[in-house]
Order: sequence, then C-alpha cells, then structure tokens
Amino acid sequence: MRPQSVRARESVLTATCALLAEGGLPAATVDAISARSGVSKATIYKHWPSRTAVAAEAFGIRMAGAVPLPDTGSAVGDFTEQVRLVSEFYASPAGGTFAQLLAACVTDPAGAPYFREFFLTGRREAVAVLWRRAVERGEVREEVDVDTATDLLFGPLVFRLVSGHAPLGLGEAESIAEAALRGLLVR
Amino acid sequence: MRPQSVRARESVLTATCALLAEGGLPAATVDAISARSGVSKATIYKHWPSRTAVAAEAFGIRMAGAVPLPDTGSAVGDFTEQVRLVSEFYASPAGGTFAQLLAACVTDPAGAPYFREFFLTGRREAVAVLWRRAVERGEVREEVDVDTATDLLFGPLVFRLVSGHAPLGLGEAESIAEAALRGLLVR
Amino acid sequence: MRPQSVRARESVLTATCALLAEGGLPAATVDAISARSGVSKATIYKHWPSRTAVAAEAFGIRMAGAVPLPDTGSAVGDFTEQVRLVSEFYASPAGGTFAQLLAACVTDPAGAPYFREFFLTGRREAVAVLWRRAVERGEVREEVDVDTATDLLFGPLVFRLVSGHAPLGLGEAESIAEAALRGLLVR
Amino acid sequence: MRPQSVRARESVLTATCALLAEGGLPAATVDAISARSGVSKATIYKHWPSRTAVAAEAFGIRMAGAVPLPDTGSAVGDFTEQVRLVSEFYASPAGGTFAQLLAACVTDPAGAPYFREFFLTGRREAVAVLWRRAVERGEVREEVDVDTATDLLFGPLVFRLVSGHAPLGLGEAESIAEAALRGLLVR
DNA sequence: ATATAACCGAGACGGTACGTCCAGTCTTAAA
DNA sequence: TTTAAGACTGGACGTACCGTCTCGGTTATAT
Repeated sequence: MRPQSVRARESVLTATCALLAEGGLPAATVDAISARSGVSKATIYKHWPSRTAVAAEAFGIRMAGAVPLPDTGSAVGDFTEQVRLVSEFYASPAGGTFAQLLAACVTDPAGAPYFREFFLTGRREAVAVLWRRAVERGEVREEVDVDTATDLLFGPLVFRLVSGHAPLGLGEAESIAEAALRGLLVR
Repeated sequence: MRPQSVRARESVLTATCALLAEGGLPAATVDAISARSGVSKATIYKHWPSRTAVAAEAFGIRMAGAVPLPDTGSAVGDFTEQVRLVSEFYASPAGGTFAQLLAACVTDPAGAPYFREFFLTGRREAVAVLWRRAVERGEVREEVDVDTATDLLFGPLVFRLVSGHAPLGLGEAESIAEAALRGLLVR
Repeated sequence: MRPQSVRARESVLTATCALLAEGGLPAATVDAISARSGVSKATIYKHWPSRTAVAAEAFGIRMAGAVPLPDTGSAVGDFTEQVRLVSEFYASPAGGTFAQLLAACVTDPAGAPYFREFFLTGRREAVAVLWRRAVERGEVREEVDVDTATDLLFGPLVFRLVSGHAPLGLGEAESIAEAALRGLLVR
Repeated sequence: MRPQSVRARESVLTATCALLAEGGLPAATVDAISARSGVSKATIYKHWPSRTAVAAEAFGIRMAGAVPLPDTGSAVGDFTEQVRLVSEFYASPAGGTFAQLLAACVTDPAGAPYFREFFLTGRREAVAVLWRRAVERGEVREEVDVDTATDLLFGPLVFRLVSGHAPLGLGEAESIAEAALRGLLVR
C-alpha cells in the first residue's frame, strides 16, 4: 500500500523531469506524464492538486543544487557571482522552464505553493545564507529584510526573463547587481 | 483595396476591455470577444496573431494614464510615490490582469511584443521621465542605465506579484523603494 | 479498463436521428449532436471518424425496416412493388436525407463504409431476398449477379434522385421497373 | 451600359478547369479560382450563383467530347461500347470529379441546373443519338422513353461510382450493359 | 471629348462548422 | 481497497471556406 504510493510519486516525478527537460512545461501534459510514468491520471490527481504542482515539484527536485553557492570571501563577490550564475541559468533551457512554471502559477493558484516550496524557497534560502554571512561580517545593512534584499537582487532579472523588455546578458546582470548591492551594503 | 476596418479593431478592443474588467484574462476568450464585439473570429485573427495580443493591446489602451506621474519635487519623493502607486495597482483587480498577461506572454511569444508595446513601454517611459528629471537635478547617478534603474525599482514588485512568495503591501513596497533608491541616488 | 460507454453511443445516435428528421443532414452538425445528446465532441470523434459516419449510422438504424418486403407471389409483382416503394421513399423527406448522405460519402471517404454497412447493405439484402426467391421459382435469370440485378432496378432511381435530370414519380418508376425486369426475367 | 466582361468569364472557367484537374472539386475553392483567374470573387458571384455552378460549367466545357460516340453498326455494339467508355471515364480522375460535382449538386440546388445544362445534357444527348439511330433501325423498343433507356444503362454505373458498394470494372460494366440491353432491345 | 454609369480587382468581413487539444473527473476491472 | 487504464465532459482553440460588402480605379457608352 504505502510503498506502492511512494513508487508512484517517484515514477511521476522522474517522468515529469524527463518531459520538462525534453520540451519544457508544454510537453509535461498530464496524459504524457501518465503514459511515461505508468501511473494513472487518477493517481496523479490524488497526489497533486494540478499539473502545475507536479511540474513544479519535479522541477524543484531536478534543480536542487543546480546553482552552487559561491564563496568568494566578500559580500560583493558572493552576490555578484550569484547574480551572474542565476542570469546564466535563466538563459539556459531550464531557465525557460522556470519562466513557464512561474507563469503557470499565476493561472493555477493550486500549483503556486508547490513551486514556492520545491523551487523558490530553496533558491532563496541559498541567498539567505550569503546574506547572513554578510551580515555577520558587517558588510551589509542588517536592518534590511532578507526577502527585500533577495528580491532587489533577483526581481529585476525575473522581470526581464518573463517580459523580455530588455536583454539579460552578463553585462546587464552585473549592472543590476552593482546597483542593487550599492543599496544593500554598509557604507 | 478595402482597408482593414477601424470599426472592427475598435469593437474588438472595447469588448476585450470589458471582458478583462469583468473576469480578467480567462474571460477574454476569442469566442467571447467575437460574440461581444460582433467581429468574427476570422477577422480577429487577421488583425492580431493571438488572443494574448488582443488582450495586451486592449489592456494597454485601457490602462494608459491609469497611474498618474507623481511630481513631489524630489527624486526620493517621486520614486517612492511611484512605487507606492504601482504596488497599489498590482493589488487591484487590474493588477491581477497584468500578472495574467505577463504570464500569458511567456507561453505565447506572439503576444509578448504587443504587451510590451501597448503596456510596458508606456509605463516604463513614465518612469524614464522621472529618471531624466532626477538626473538633471543631479539627484541620481547618471551613469546608471534607465532600464536598470526601472527594473531595480519595479522588478522586485513584479516578482512578488507573480510568484507570491512574499507579501506586497505598502510597507514592503516602501522597504523595496528605500533600498533600491539607495542604490540609485548620488551620495 | 473502462469500456467505451454504450450510453454515449446511443445518446449520440438518438440525437442524430432526431436532428436528421428535423433538418436533414445539414442540421446534424457535430456541435448540434453534441449539444442535443449531452455527449462531448471529443467523445463523438473517438467513436466515429467523421460527422458523416455518425449520421450514416443513425440514419441506417432509423430506416431499418422502413420499407417492408413485398410478397405478391410473383417476381414481377415483388420487384415492381419494391421499386414503387423505394421511389416513394426517395420522394419523402427521408429520401432527401438519403441523397444528402450519399453525396456526403463522396466527399468524406471515412463515412462511406458506415453508410454502406448501416444503410445500403440492409436495403440491398432485402432485394437479395426477393431475388433468391425469384431464382428458386425460376422466374429470373439465375446467371445474373444479385448486385447487377439490384443496381439495374435501383440505380436509375438513385441517379434521378441525385441529379434531378428527370422526374421521379410513380409513372417513371414503373417504366424503369418494367424495362429493368424485362432484362432480368427468364423469357 | 458597360457589358459584363467576356474575358472575366473565360478566365474563371479556364482557371477552374485547371484547378479541377489538379485537385478535383475540393481544390476549386472560390478563393483559389479568384486568385488563379485574376477575377475577383464579387465578379464571380455576379456571373454564377455558386461555386458549384462555376465548377459544373467549367467541367462541362472541359469534358465536351471527351467520350466519342461509338458507331459499330449495331445497337448492341454501340451501347455496349458506350457503357464501357463511360465506365472507364468514371474510373479516371475526371470521373472522381464528376462524382464530386454530382454530390455537390445535392447540397447546392443553385448549381444543379448548371451541371445538368453543361454536362449531363450533353452526355445524355449523345446517348439519345444512339437511341434514335437504334429506333430507326428497329433494333430497340420504340415505346421506351429515351430517358428511361439512358438511366437504365447508366444509372447503375453512377450508383456504384457514388456509393462504392460494388466494384466498377469493365466486367461489371459489361454485365450491366448486357442486362439493360436485354430490357431495351426488340425481341 | 467628356461625363457617367456600371464594371472590375482586391480582399476585408460575418458566419458557421470543422476537427483538435488538454485539464480534471469518473468508471470499470484487476490485483 | 487501491491502482492502472483510459473514457468522458467541457470548453477553447485556430482554420477553412462560403457568400457579401466596400473600396478605389477603370472602361465603355451616351451626350
């Protein structure tokens, strides 16, 4: 009974990862996931509230640890490097899937918590580690909220990724990091 | 040759505005737009490449001038006020539609240019006005790109709006504005 | 595994019969069938390859036994009566639907087998019964193929029904039957 | 005032012939005819009541004289040969177009007179010539109506062509001709 | 020669149906 | 009783073609 259930979850997530890698979110239809995983649609809907939720969880698992935590010795170095890495991630195929998932969460409120729990939280926690380290070193303004700091650094990148109103290369990422950091560092 | 009917365009845009106001993007199906506007689907698809494009144009037209340009006399005042206004807009029903449209553009590449042209560009241009004014006054760092500045101020809001990972009230908006401005102002 | 629903098939066929009776083939659109039967279009297209196929099957079922087999005691009487009955059928509203279906099968190859299986075969089998009876009695030329005999008797009627190049009343039907029978009877 | 352009009529018919030859009736859409002929749709609809009418006229013109009148010296020979020729025509691509046109006339009452006038009448008149010749020779029953005779000979072929319920090769054509003629010849 | 219809090309338009797709729910049979 | 298999509803999608309509430009006849 219970092991059955675990196996089903895992098959679904594995299959979904593969489908996401092959064709992004559009390829991860529930029918495709069901067919590839050998798990029936009914069962999928017993474990997850919606397709977006499945995809978000699968994506989160797959991307865990995809961006290593930099440790350059300084807050400026760490955050600049992190922004650079994230902007590279956004430019990759997986970055496209990230955008699709983010978009899907707007439409599908049931999937959003999964995306936050399995993907966003992990990424943000990594940034929080850098932030706490920098606070301890006295390099950044401790009165600034971690969430504020994180969004200041990465919100601009996400905005560009999603709307495409401006390019998002390394140069742009650095400019953004520079300005954001100036707002976060202790003078 | 008979020119494309202005009446058709306008009927469509008017009907779409109404539908967006009533039920957001999900309500603005092509069939509904066609039915309400009296313009056939075929004609709609001759004028626009996709439903997203129609909705984006209609939304852009409707929102033109929705957020008035602040003029407080100082860069800090102007930008803080602008961030406040925008965060209020995001919290309104129209803000939800904005998020839906942004999300739709990820899925529908054909609609994205319309969203940028008819909505984003206008909003960003308004911020650019504030920015140029502040540069002239010598209040902000003129070496910072307008796009960078704009995204630093509003990207964090958009990110929160779309993913909902953190609240987006006036307090949060102010914190973000404060940190962003610190990165943009001349010392 | 869940089998295809018998209820769905039957609802569709019943609804289609009603629509055919009300407005002929043009009234039996897939949307109308779906609406009236409560069966979704997707399901209809899983059961039948095309609208023509649905209509043909429904029509065949409805018309089964519509023309009773004559039994006058002689081949001449039987076939003459049968031709008369068929020509009356052709003149009725159902005859119009028959012509529409026949025409639709030219355009829609997928529907043709349905029309043959559910309508034509039954009608022709009825004639074959008369033919075999007549052969046993030694009244007709047994070297003539049943199909040839059937088409000789009814092909002329169908041709007139479809193209309308000549009237098709009882008088004409009798003339045709007379000439055809002269070609089929033993001297 | 200004007369209707002969050039337009002819361009349309020429273009339609070409389209019919290339892809049968489905290829002869009004848009395609308009594009290929350089005659506008409005003009086409001023000259003909419907697409079927155009196609029928074009087809009739193209097929005029396609089947030469046999003259074997005897009624049996003439009619047998004629049935053979017609069955060969039905098996050709043009035969398919004939069936499509016949079918279209069921749906489109406005086109039917055109098909009769420009195609059927010509073909039937050819048969009538053979029939009158045979009557003069005293070979066939003069009390039989020409239309009846014609339909007895060709109705079976048309029925098979349209519904495909039985094959229609030379052998079948001969069997049909034999039986039909037996009903028409003087004993 | 010029005016003035009617004609014409180009193609936009409304309308209608098509067949497809996918999400999410429901049903059956087997394990 | 849980599961796999997949049938089903519902609703939107984008396409195709028909026949009508609207332009601006052209052309044959009537003054």
